[in-house]
Amino acid sequence: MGAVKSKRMPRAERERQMLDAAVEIIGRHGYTAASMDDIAELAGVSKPLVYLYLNSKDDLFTACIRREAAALTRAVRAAVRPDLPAERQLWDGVQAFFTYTAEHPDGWTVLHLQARTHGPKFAAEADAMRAEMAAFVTRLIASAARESHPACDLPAHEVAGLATALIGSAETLADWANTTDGVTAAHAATTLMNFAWSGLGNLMTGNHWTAPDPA
Amino acid sequence: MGAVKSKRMPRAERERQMLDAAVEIIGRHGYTAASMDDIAELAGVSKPLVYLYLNSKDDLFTACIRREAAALTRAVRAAVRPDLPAERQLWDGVQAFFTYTAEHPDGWTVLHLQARTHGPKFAAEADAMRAEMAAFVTRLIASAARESHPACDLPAHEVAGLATALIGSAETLADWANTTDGVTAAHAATTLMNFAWSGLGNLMTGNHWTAPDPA
Amino acid sequence: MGAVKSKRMPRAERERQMLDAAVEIIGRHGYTAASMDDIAELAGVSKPLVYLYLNSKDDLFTACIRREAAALTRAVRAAVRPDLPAERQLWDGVQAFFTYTAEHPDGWTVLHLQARTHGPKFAAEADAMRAEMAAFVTRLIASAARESHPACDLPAHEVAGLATALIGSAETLADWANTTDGVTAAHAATTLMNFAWSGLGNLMTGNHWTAPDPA
Amino acid sequence: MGAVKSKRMPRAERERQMLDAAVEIIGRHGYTAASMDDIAELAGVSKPLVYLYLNSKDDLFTACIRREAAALTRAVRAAVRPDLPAERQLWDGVQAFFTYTAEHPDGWTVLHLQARTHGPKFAAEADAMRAEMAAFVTRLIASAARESHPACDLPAHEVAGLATALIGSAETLADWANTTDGVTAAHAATTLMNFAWSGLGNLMTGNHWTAPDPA
DNA sequence: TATGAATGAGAATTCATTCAT
DNA sequence: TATGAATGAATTCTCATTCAT
Repeated sequence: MGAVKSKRMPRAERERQMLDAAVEIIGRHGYTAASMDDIAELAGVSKPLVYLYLNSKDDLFTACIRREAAALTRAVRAAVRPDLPAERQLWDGVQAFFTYTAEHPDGWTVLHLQARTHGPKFAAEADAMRAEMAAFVTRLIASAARESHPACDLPAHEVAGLATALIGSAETLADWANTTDGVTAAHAATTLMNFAWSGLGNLMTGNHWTAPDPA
Repeated sequence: MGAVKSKRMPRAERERQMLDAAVEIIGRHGYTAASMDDIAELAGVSKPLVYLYLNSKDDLFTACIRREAAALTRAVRAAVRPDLPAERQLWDGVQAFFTYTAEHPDGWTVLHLQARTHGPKFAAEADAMRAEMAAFVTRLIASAARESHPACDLPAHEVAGLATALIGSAETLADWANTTDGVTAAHAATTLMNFAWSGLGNLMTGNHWTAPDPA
Repeated sequence: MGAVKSKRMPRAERERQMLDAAVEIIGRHGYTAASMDDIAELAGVSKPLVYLYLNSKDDLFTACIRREAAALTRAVRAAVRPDLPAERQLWDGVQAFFTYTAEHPDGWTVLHLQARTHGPKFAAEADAMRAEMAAFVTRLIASAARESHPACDLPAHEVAGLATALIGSAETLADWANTTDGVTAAHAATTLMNFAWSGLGNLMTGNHWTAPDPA
Repeated sequence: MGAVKSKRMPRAERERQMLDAAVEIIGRHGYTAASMDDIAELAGVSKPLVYLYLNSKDDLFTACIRREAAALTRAVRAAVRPDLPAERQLWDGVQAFFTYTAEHPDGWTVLHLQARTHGPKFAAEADAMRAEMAAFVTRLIASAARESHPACDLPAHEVAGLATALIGSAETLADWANTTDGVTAAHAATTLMNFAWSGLGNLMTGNHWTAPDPA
């Protein structure tokens, strides 16, 4: 997996190799267990060069998070056609999400776990992406509600909670698919839609769940 | 928050203080950023005593995970009365879950984030708890299905996926409640039931979600 | 091997147990690798008691060296009858020496190796014993010379060198016997006499070895 | 004695400096009393560099033992001309041995004492050298026997014992020469030949020592 | 652009030793 | 006599980071 050693290549490409190496090592061993030595070696360059380009371990990690977040976001966005119905948009986005996370397990680990466990600075980077995902889902829920039940209005803060819940399911199912034999991205995607969509449908019709009698 | 410094106490009590300190520091700063010095200081003892009682940083972390997992599990179990209907059991359990995680944010972080990001050994400890939660939810879904729609049968592996999705929602909502002003445990609990229960209800009636026409 | 745990015994006996344990552990693992914890545990007492009786690790080691040196010296002395001829005295002493070292390998290691490798303080303790052995051998050589070749006079410093050489052989042969299968104490004793005695005989007759022509 | 502090030198040279420092410190203070800090300081470098090059305290020690063993072996071998008579070969080798040990007392201590008192791993390293010395001496004894008394045959295991005894004398005399004022390498060498050679001569003529009447 | 040489700062861990009972 | 509780002081080792070329 280590890049073939070849001297003198353009900066952009070298940087990509370094980030590749960093994502792989951080994803597999964790941020703190990942040493700059290991990363430099896997990237096929000397450590000073890593510092020359990426500046510090923190910056390197930040760059990893940003790159992986951007790539995941891009993949999802590319799959969604805003002119289609909300349900369809969600389905397409969800499929793209699970496909991407299955194909980039180290990147997913970096985003989902590593970025969130090593201090607020990195967590904030990852949260930016989650916020974008949440905004996307929120928009869809709202628009689905408008489409199908113009009368109903779900209060904004409630929609935020639902979006959070849906994203939480998605994240956990992505881990589940990545670590459970026989569970594919398609599988995870269907499970998520099954789990989430009809519940959401009910809510949009004003059909809230009510707590059972506390007797 | 550090224990009042008072010398010479029985081992069991000292050990508890140490675990308290460790959970707090690890929860706030992360496992690797937490130094044994900091933990010992917060516990009000010298480092050698920590080693004498807990043996190593790894063992200390493991002990934290186990203790917190046991406490959370216990809280949920204590809230659930197995003779009540499934929906009610779920509701009670969910409430207990969010209440506990809100009251023990450091412990929750240790379980939910730290334990999963520092190697398989610790992840396995946390997974044991997740498996128990999943089993609980799985049982409830199955029993709810039996209660209300004896005719329907959801295949086991599908139920497993749904349980995973539900737990994922719960975990994420717990984080959300802990980090978002104005969101209470009760709030999170209601959101989760809203989100999950009616969807589950549909599935139990055999009413699966179907993918929109791919055209 | 550890002493049976029984409370409240006379000081002398307890001390013996502690020294037994210390010799065993130090002999097998080396002085620095031997921890006071291990020694106390093997002796079946608590660490503070070891300190109460033996004062410090240094003092404990010193006590071990002295005890083992005294025991070895005593064994050799007991085997020698000063009224017999020198050759016979040497032979009896050598046999006793190899028998004792074979039966007390840990004690022998403490004396021969450990005492000499952890600073001058301990080395001096062991040297006292070597000096005594050397004096014994020196006396024998001188008396043998007198017995058989009254005319000859070996200068004192030369005798000292020969005694050192003989003792060096003996020490090394003791290690060799202790670590080589099939080599007994009797074997080692015979080898030593074979090696040393006839050479000494020659010297006593004034028959010195002379360097070959350096051509 | 510490190297003049001059930065930036090739790795091989730095490594040599480190080994020099390590041999000196370990030889004088013992393996366990020698701290990596001390060694690094004497070598004129920072501790991390010692670890970078030599890997661990254990490996550093092993490297010391090997280097010193090789140097001593080389010195002896260089002094011996295999085409000369056995006695002459032994005499030359013995002289070289005592000369070398006198000129490198720390190295000799490392080999003779330290290597043998800190666990089997290091002892095995030193034993390799002793085995080589023993083989050399064994060969010489056998060849001397053949040269002068073709009729006699000393059994192999007996020769091994004699070689061990001779080497033991040599080692002890080396210590003696290093620690006794007025005793030179030449002195020690002559003493050893005096002590050993005529005894060996007797044995080769079949003239074994026999135990005195046990009466 | 690229690297071999080098380090400051701090981490976990251990150990001989003592106190209070 | 005997011990459970506790610690000061090291020690090995690692790592992010920089210098000189």
